[in-house]
Amino acid sequence: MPELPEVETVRRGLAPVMEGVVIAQAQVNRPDLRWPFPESMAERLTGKRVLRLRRRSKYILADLDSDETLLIHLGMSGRMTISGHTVGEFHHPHPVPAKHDHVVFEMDGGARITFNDARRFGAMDLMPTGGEADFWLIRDLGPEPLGNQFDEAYLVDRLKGRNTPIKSALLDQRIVSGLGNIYVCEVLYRAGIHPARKAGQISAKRVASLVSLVRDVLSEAIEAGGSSLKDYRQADGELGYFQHQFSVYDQEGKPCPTPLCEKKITRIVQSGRSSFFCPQCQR
DNA sequence: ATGGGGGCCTGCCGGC
DNA sequence: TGCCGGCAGGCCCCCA
Repeated sequence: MPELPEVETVRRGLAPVMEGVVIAQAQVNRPDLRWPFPESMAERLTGKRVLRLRRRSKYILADLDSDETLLIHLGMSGRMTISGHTVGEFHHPHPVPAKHDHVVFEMDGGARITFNDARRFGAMDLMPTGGEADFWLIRDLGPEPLGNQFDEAYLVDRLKGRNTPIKSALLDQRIVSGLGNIYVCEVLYRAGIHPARKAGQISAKRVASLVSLVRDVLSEAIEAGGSSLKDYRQADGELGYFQHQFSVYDQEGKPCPTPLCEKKITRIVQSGRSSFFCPQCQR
């Protein structure tokens, strides 16, 4: 269920135990997640050094010293857990293997990284390092919402004339990549825009305002994830899931947090997915 | 090209 | 206690 901030938090949590470290053994417990794993994936990972961990949209990219890059997508229920390492005074022991532990990396030095994904909407694949422009999983992704290419002129242009609801447009990873259901709801609340409003019908000024609101919402969530990483010495080593207070997401029936607003947060369904918003503040 | 809906999986929670 | 419907933070694919 991870959106960009959760994926970035996972990446930051994994980096200290993966970057510069050799994968002593990759254990692959089934042939596929959402798609079949690439041929001989375990062999292509075992013995390779992870040079760098990067992120593109909701993908974690691990550049290997074999000129291949491992792509990891967490889907809806994918989780990464680190064990066998020490943070400060706290040692994370290896847990007993769990149902849905599909891929396990034993790192040189004793750390273990476990990928668990009950619903199996996640994915792993290998591409040639540097192949972002061609690789099928990521070639059509729009700009990073925190990057320079995502600016007001760009978004105004992309939404111009679009008849789709703004909710759907912001979820469309080809327009901007990294937002999911939660943060789109939060952004639209801050922008005062009703999720069902047609994208092309919103004034350029209001569309432009979405750019900085997207940046704010994602940056704040990444920051919250960063502080959660600091204390996870008492947690179970699972990365990326942190308590977060949302203004509207999953707040159906609760009072709108806007001062002086008396309305309650409403839930509607758009293309099969819940949208939460304030019917007073969002038009 | 664009917009909408179905489907993929499993787990959990609330209601009866 | 058990069963059932509804729901879940993603995204590809197909259809009109």
